[in-house]
Amino acid sequence: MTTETDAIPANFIRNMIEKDVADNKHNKLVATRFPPEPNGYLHLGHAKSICLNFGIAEEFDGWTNLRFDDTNPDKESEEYMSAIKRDVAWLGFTWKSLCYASDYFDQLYDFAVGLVKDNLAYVDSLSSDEIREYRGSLKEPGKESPYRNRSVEQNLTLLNEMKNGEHDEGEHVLRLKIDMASSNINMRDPAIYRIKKTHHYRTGDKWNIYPLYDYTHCLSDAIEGITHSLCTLEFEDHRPLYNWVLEKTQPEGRPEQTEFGPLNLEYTVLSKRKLIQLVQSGIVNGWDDPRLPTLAGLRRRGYTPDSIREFCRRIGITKSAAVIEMQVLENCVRDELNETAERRMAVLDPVKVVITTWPQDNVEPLSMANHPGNTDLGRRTVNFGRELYIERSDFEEVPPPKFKRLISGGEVRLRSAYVIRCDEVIKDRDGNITELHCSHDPDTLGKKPEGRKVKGVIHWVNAAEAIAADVRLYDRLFSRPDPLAEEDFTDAINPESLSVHENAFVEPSVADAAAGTRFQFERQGYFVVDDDATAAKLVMNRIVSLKDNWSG
RNA sequence: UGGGGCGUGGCCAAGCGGUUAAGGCACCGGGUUUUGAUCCCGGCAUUCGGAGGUUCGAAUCCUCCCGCCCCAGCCA
Repeated sequence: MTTETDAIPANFIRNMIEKDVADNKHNKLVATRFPPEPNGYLHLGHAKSICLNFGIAEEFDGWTNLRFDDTNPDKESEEYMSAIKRDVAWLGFTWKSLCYASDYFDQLYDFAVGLVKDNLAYVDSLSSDEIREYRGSLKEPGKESPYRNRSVEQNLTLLNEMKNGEHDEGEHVLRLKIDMASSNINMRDPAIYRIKKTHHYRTGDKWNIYPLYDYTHCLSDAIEGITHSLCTLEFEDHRPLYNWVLEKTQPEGRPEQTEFGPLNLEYTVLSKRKLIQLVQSGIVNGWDDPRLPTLAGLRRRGYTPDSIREFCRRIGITKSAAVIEMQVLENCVRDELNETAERRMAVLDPVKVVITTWPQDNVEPLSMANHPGNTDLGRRTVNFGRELYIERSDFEEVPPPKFKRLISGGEVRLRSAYVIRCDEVIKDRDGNITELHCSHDPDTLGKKPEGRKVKGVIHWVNAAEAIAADVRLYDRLFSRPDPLAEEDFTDAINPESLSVHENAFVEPSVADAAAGTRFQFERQGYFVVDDDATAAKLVMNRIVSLKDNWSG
């Protein structure tokens, strides 16, 4: 089924691939890869890349590999790797092969030996500080290392010794012999292997040298038969190097790199380094904190995979530095959940209402639709009784203009139930409202009241059967749209990003919903049963509020 | 006069020499509504960073200018 909203909007990469296929390039194959380093959890920025890579391959009947770019054992782990696999699968994509750059270490090494033999690579013994000095600056050319003209034999011997662990970290590095005067700094004899004696989570202690990104990535793409290597803009300057390595090592069938703009979202940060900082400093509660833009966090928050894919569809793919407003994301879940989430009533900040006209032990079962528009979602029964809870904010003694909820002496509709009138406000000695005494109009169930208009409708729960719940409300993690503009971005943390309503009540039908079940609490928003919920205590997260067009 | 990119309404974004310059988000009306939600209907760029030029015709081609982003890890 393809509707207008399912259609993938045009973008320059899709146009390019469409043309490639039409031109019979790569034999009409579209093979992509999503290549994260397992050094953190996936976030919305990765979702954009995942949707692009998997989506475009799917559209042209190609395939996509999930490849772990695991060439830096200092930062990588099994935990991150499994989290990444789970998140990609959760988003709804299926990879053709699960690949690891570390699986190519032997081949990569062989290619390196070949480059040395072709006099296109050499072992440099300058220190890292010296290499930086020799590299020159953005405006000045670099100069050649005194080790640049070692013989092939010497280089071969040294490289072999590096591999065998005969040298310490930092002593040598294998460099490509390109052009120290290049205006592109990436071409000034980039290092492709460094000595590192760290234990690798997959290859263990087998290697004493590890290949670097620029050398590894293009070759991994070529080894896997990738046709279109899509990455973010910051790698644009690396493309000449990507192509150089492939030209020197791959006779044919070379993949091509194309860059697109990374995702930026207001009021949050999308960089693994920053997210790691938030997690490790304890500013948030782990990688799946519902305030985080990580896929694990969004999942726990209650976002659906479809809503995230829809978000990626709506934001598009370009090369401009886009900063997306949060409402775009929020609107995606709302659109979906409005269709799919069953309605329930919940009172977050309760105040007791006593229906003085209702007999003490009278219980009346009321049938309510689970969805206002979709009868397939069925109905449920909620019992009406003498004592109820309503939202404290739904009553005002001194109502603001246009207030259409309950006021002293005024009437309001209890959703799917009766119209009530507030007759008396009971307060404690501090003046806090403790109870509202109301009378109901028995002739208003399922029908409009006679001879007058009641403008407001408010939600309620029956005190006799309400279930207590902790309801967690989330706000944006940062209080400014561009937290990175702050000297220290953590200074921009919103201190009120989480607020918990510990005395909330929900209607009984919510009680046995499994973790992950989503509801719309009428008039409030969409909520999900949190993983912390137990038989003894229900815990719910607000995914997103309802739109509120009331300017009062 | 280091190199590489980008500039279409508040935020995204289609557009690829001839269209009344798509669409979404946001916003502003108005209607329906037992959710101030949803839904519906209407509004929202005489103009595409600026100035010149080419052309019968320019957001689309050329020139210059302006603004913004990225790059000097033995990170990815």
